[in-house]
Parts: sequence; C-alpha cells; structure tokens
Amino acid sequence: MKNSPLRSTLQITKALADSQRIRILMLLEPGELCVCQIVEVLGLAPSTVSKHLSILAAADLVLMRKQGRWAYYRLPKLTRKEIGRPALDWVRSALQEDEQIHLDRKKLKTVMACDPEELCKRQRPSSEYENKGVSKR
Amino acid sequence: MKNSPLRSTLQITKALADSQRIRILMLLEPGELCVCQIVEVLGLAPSTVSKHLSILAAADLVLMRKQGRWAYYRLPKLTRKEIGRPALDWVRSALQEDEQIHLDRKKLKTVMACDPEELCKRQRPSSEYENKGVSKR
DNA sequence: TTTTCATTTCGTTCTGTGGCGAAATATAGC
DNA sequence: GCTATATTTCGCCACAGAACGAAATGAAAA
Repeated sequence: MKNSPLRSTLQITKALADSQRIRILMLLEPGELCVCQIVEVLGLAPSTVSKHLSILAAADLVLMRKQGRWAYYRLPKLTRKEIGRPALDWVRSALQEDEQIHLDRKKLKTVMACDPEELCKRQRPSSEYENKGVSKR
Repeated sequence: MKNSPLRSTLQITKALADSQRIRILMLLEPGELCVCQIVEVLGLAPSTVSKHLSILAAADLVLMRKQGRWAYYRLPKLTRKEIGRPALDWVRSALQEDEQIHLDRKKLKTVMACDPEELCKRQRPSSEYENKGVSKR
C-alpha cells in the first residue's frame, strides 16, 4: 500500500506546507519560469530552489520541461491524479490578497524584464552582485 | 502582518501535513468525539492527541466544546475564515477510498459502542490493559 | 574533445516538530 | 475544603526537513 490515497494526499499537503513552495506556485501562475528566475525572486540558493521544485514535482503540483541546460517549470493544466488540482485552486484563492505574494509578483516583473542569461551571470559565485538582498521568508 | 493570508494558509496546510491529524479529521466526519475516543482509535498518548487537536483548532479546522471534564471536538459547519472549508472538502474527497481511514472508521464503531467512562478507565496508567495494541501509524 | 555553465545531487548543519511521561489545570463529586 | 480524573502544558529526546556550499551531471559552445 505504498501509494494509498492518504499517502498521496499527505505528499500534497506536505508540499504545500512551506512558504517558499507556496511562493513558487504563485509565481508560476502566469506561466512557466526557469529555475534562475525563481532563484532571483526568492533570494535562495539554486540548490535549495531545485529541491523545492523537486518536492512540488513529486506531488504533481508542477511540471518540468527541459530545454538544453535550462529547466522550465509550470503549473499543470490537468494533473493525471486529479486530486492535486483542487488543492492548487484553493491555495490560489486563499492567497488572492497576500502582501508577500504581491511583492513577489512585482519582483517577478523586473526579473522577467531581464534576460535569463544575465540573471544566471549575476548569480554565479564569481559575480560581485552576490545575491543582493531579497526579502527572505 | 502577523495574520497575512499566506500565514493563515500555511497554518492550514501545516495542520493538514500530518497523517495523524488527517486521521483525526476523518474520524470527526460523522460527528463530535471526545479526546479519549480519538486516543483509543489512534493508539497515541493523550498528550500527543491533545497537541494534534490544538494544532487543528488553531487552524480553525476543528471546534471544541467543553462539558465538565470532557472535551468534545467536531468539524466546523462553517468556519469564520471560510478558507479552511474547501481544504477540508478536498481532503475528505481525496481520502474517500483510503484503507487506513476505513480501518479507523471501523475501529471507531467498536469504540463508540463503549462507554467513554470505560475507555478512560482503560487508558489510565494504572490499568492492566495498558494500551492494548491499536493500529499505530 | 575540452570548456562552460544551468541545474541537480550530496553532505552537513541547524531548526522544527512528533512522540512520550510527568506535572499542572480544571471540574465533578464527596 | 479534599479527592479523583479528563485534558492540557511542559520538558525532553529523536527524527524530519530546510538551508547552504561543494561536487556531480549533462547539454551547449568552443
């Protein structure tokens, strides 16, 4: 009984039980993003964001598309196991008016205005920008 | 911004991100139960169950009614912050066919057939029954 | 083939949370 | 008042999980 409904449900609720992952889901609302863009908005290490994304993907809450060295994540239009969809809908509506989420969306706009190549360059360890402060938590 | 939507949402998702608490919510589906009845089904220490219930209550996912020394918990018909309700509905429908949940319901029937006074007597540290095996997990 | 580099995996640290038993709380009954 | 007792709070331990940097992966560019 490895994949009982309880297990899948818990996988989803656990995936949703972290503020960074909720922020990621809301960021993906308008459309797909690559990892470096999410990194830029959240202000977390790429490895950390990658882990969050893998947890969301394991719960079928996001889908991934690889293109060359770049990985693009997006919300699923329809999940195979449909149970995740209502959860996403609920989260979205619950956070309609959240301040942090709005700040993230705003930040995303400036990030989207920038070439991802440029973002990644800035995020390299050698860069002098070195992760200029982003609202943590 | 102590009570932002994100915060309330996270409080709910965190409350839902534990199998014992999910089991408790499903146990409460038919109607209110007192703590000792839940203890009997889950097979956990009363203090542990109490903690779980307080987490659920803080997230507005259960309501409490005190009657003498006894505390009765139930699902809310309508939550003040309505945001919790769809989450509960989602969990219920997702777990419609879960084996563990069905086992719990079955066990609950035998527990309900017993006087709560008797349950508590059995659960006392002095009792020789000493938590006769109940499906853990 | 070699280098570059976006992303992931791994190893470590630190915080958060579930579990228990013991003590505290609060209520019923004497 | 005192005792009994259902539940909660507290203190502790063990484990899960979030964060980082370093190393690994794998695809593009040179």
